[in-house]
Amino acid sequence: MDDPGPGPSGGAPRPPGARSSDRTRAVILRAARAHFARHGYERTTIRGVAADAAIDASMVMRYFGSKEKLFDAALTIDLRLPDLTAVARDDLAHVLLRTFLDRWEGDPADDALLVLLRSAVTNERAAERLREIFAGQVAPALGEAMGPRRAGLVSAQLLGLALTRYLLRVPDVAALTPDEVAELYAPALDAVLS
Amino acid sequence: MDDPGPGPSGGAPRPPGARSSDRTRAVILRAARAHFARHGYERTTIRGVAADAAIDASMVMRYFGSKEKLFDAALTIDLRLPDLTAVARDDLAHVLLRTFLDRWEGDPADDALLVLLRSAVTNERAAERLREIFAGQVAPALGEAMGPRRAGLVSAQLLGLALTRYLLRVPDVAALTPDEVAELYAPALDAVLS
DNA sequence: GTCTATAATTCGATAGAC
DNA sequence: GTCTATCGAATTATAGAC
Repeated sequence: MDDPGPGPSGGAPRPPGARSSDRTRAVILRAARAHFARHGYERTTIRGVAADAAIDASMVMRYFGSKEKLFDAALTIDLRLPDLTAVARDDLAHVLLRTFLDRWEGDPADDALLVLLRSAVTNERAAERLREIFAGQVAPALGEAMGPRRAGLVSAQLLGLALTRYLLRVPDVAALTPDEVAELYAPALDAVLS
Repeated sequence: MDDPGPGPSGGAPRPPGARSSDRTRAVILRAARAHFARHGYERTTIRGVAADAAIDASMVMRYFGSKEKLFDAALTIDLRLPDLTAVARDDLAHVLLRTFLDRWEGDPADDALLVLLRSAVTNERAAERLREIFAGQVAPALGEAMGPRRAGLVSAQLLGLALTRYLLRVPDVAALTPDEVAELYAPALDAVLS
C-alpha cells in the first residue's frame, strides 16, 4: 500500500543475499494489527494477514513462529500516558479525557488499542495483557493519589466510552463530537475522583 | 445437570412416540447461552453445546437449523427495565445502578447479558442486536427526559462497568462489593444526568 | 426423536524446492 | 528470503439407519 522507501540506510542497492527482514516484519505486524483490530483473534487468519501484507502465508509463520506469537507481538502496547501527578486536581478529569480522545482518535492507522480491547473480551490471553497494562501503566499514573477503587472506576468509565463509541458504535455515543464528549463526560469522571 | 422433572403436565408417562421437544429445545438453548457467554460466538462449537446438553450434535441442528440461528435465539433478550419516568430526578442514578446490579448479579445462571455483550464486540450481528436493544429498551426508558446524548453516555458508563467487572474482571473493579459500586459510581451517573 | 457416518470446508503448521 | 505443495485436525452441515 504505502512505500516506506529505501529506508534510513540510504539508496544503495542491497548486497546479494541481503535481508529486508525488518521491513517485512513490520509490514506483517501492521497487517496483523489491522486484522486483529477488526475481527478479533479467532476470526483472524494467517492467510488473511499474509494477503494484506502481499506475502505468502508461510512467511508469517517463519517470522513470528505461530499465530499466538504474532498475537503477542500485536499486543505489545505503550499507552504513552503523561505524568498525571503534576496535574492540578481540578483539571485532572479534563486532562484525562483529552489524553484519551487524542490517543483513540489521533492516528486512524494505529490499531493497537482496538486490538487490545476487542480481543480481550473473548481471549483470556489478551484479557491478561489488558490487566497487566492497567496495573503497570494506568494504575501507577493515576492510582497514587486516589487509591485503587477510584482508579478502577475511572478505567471503567473510559473503557465504557471506548466500547460504545469505537467498538459497538452506538449511534448516540458515536455521533458526539470530541468536544461534546469532553464537555459532557468530564464531570462524570470528576465525580469518581472526588 | 439439573432435573426439570416430569413437567407441568403431570407424572404420567408419555404416550409412545411423544415428543419432549419443548424441553429439549430449552435445554439446548440453556447450554448454548452458557457457551456463547463464556467463549463468544466463534469459539463456541455445536459439538460443545450438544455435549453440555447431553445430546447429539445433529439434534442441535435439527432444532435450530444452523449455528447462526441458534445464536439469534440466544440473543433474544428482555432487559426487564422498570418504568423510570416515575422516578424522582434525584433518585434516578441510584435506582439505575441498583437495577443494573440486580440484573447482572441476580441469577448466576442467567447468561443472557453476558452473551450479548461478549459477542457484540467481535460479531457484527450481535452488535446490531445490542444497538437495537439500546434503541428499543434503554433509550425509551430513560431517554425521554434527558435526550439521546446523555442517555448514550449513561449507557457508556454502565457498559463500562459491566465490561471491567464481569468480562475483563479487572481486579480493582471486580473486588468492589455491590454497595461500594453503588456508593462510588452513583455520583458519576448523576453528573451525566445533570 | 435420536444417533452414526460422512461430505465439504477451512485453518494452522511443516517440508522442501528455488 | 520467498513460495509451492501438502498434511492433519477441527468444524458446520447433511443423508440416512433405527
